[in-house]
Amino acid sequence: MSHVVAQVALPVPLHHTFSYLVPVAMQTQAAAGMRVQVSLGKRLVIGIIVQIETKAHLDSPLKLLETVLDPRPVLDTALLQLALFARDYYLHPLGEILLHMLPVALRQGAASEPEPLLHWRLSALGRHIQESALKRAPRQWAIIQILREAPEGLSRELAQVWGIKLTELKTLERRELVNCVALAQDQRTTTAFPLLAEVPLSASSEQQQAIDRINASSGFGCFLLEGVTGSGKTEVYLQVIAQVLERQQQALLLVPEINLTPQTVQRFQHRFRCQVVCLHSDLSDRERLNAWHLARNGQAGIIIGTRSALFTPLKNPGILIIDEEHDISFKQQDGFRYHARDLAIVRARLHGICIVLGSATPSLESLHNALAGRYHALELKLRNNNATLPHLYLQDIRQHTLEAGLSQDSLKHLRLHLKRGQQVLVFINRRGFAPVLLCHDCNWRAACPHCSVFPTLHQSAGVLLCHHCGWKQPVPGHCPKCKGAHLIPLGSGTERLQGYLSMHFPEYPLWRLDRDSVPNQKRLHHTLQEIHKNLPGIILGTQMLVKGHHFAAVSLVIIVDTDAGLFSADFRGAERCLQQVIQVAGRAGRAGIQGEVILQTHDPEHPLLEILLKEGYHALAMHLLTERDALQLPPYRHLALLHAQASHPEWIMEFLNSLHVMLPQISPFGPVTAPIEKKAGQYRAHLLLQSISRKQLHIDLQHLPQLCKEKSRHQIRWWLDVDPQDLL
DNA sequence: AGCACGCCGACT
DNA sequence: GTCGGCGTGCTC
Repeated sequence: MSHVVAQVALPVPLHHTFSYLVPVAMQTQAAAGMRVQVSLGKRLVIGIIVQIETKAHLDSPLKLLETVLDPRPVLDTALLQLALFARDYYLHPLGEILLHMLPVALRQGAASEPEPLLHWRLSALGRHIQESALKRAPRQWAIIQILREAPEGLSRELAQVWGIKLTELKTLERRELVNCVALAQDQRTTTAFPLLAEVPLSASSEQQQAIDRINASSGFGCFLLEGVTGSGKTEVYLQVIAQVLERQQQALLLVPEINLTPQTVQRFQHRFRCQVVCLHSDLSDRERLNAWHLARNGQAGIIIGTRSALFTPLKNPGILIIDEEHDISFKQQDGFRYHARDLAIVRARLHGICIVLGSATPSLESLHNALAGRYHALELKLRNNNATLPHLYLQDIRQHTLEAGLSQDSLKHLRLHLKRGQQVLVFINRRGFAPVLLCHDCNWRAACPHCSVFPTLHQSAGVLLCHHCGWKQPVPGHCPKCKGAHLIPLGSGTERLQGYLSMHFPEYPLWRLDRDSVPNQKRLHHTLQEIHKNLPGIILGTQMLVKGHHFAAVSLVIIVDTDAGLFSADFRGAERCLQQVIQVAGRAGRAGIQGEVILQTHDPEHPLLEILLKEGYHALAMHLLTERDALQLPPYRHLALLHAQASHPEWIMEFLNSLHVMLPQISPFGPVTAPIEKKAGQYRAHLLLQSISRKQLHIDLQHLPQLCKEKSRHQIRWWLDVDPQDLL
């Protein structure tokens, strides 16, 4: 007598699976990758079968599976394998990973097969029946007349449009006046021939070389496509995807959240006669599920989405593309802290297909992998349409009077470009009016009561707002400490610059783009439409405008506070800052205008700025790599960060210290308080774990969740971040 | 994560 | 005498 046992992963933060007995009636159906409903404690939960095994003996009595929810697995072998990899790599509970991979509707138990399309059409009887026979049923007669106009029949949705209720159709069905036919969901791939809906742009020789090399690869391969802004990376993607679609395969394209604009999607839709499915953050659960069906059943040829779209099932995977691969939005910053780019590479390997990582400013990790020969390097050095790269100028602002953060020189150039009828982009990575409110008399500074940071002054809203926890307070009229009336805003953000610039250039429009002035997607599109009329004016904003947007009429970019990022506490600060400079600069001079970029800085002799200006990003990246090597930092060291937070700082230090002494191999430094020591009332600290060998790091990390569980007491919350994006 | 059990302070 | 606070422990 043997037992069939299912290993089920459940959405609980536990690092093991649960065993349930498979009832005989379900034994032919149940398989790995299917959702099941089981009882856990006192509640019913949905989990995923990870494995089915046959056991001769049971060590302990097991509960039975309640229901198998799927006729076929919702997670195919490759996605299951990917989840197992992610579990071991990120040390995150498997159940949470697996359920994270499914659209919300499926997590909550929605049907995993699209409902067959039900059509109601007239039967022979219904076609010929006379009004007189339905004298006492005028409603039925009315419906029959509607159906006579629709020989194809009516779907449920169409019937609704006509104001026909389902029960009314059922009544007619009982009277055999109409038939209900189930049309199978269209299983054809919707790729039509000829495939191309427009003539591709003619590829430059650089582009053609990249396209050819990618197309020539078979099986798994990873390409790093390093192309300066405006060099036509998207055209390379399009032409490579054409080949994939020709083979009846699908392409999955991941982009940073902010890049997923209708224009991006349209570019793909216009090129091919195939269904393009788009997964962005403000889809409803229903729409998400629909996209999931289209991808899984092979109807969608191209799937474009942000981070989580990585887990979209593909019937015939052909290629994965990660656009702007350096972008940090690919790393999930809470819960299951995966990096979509890194997992995409694993997924491509599992499918045996190729993956392209594209960027104008590749991450040091990817460049390192390319140098080591693990990735194939492809380069696009020339801009399209003979456009030249913008000139970058450093502007020494030492001893210059700044007004709202701008130097007189910047102002002069600004005026010049506006007079020429061009647009100017002013970039400042700080929203609000001023980052600090200071008492001129006694040096008191407004502080957030829950966090160890200064709240930002938002003058038009009349509040001090903490950007870390959302705390706000009306701006005080005088200093609460000395009662002095001289409260002065220190430094400047977008709001202050807006006031200043609109005062100086009242005759030109000023478009401000930051989280406070652009409350929603609709408003953003409206503002962008105004900008794209290409009339002279000033575009002012934060990193919101760095990515994805093309501003054809911009001829001058002013970066107000270049230094802020350069001297950030984090080891990736410089890399990020300089990537941002390149990305912002890339907005200028696209339409045959020579673009100019002014970098305001207090440190014009900064060696990194010098390299960037003289030799460009690639050379800079090479320099940063040697620095990282010398400082024993990624990608030459592998890092993980153990975070802890609690309402009492002693608790977390004691907790982290006890782990520090237990992990001599990978924990050289001991715990440190986080740079923002207190956030939303919780004290935060972390322990840096590192090793020169990825393998060694992971061997030691495997025990960590168990150890943490044993050592954590009180209200200590802890989590592990493998390959952290920042050490803050 | 839920959801129980369990042992101490202010209420009908 | 109970209602309910959230500290601790378990879930196949």
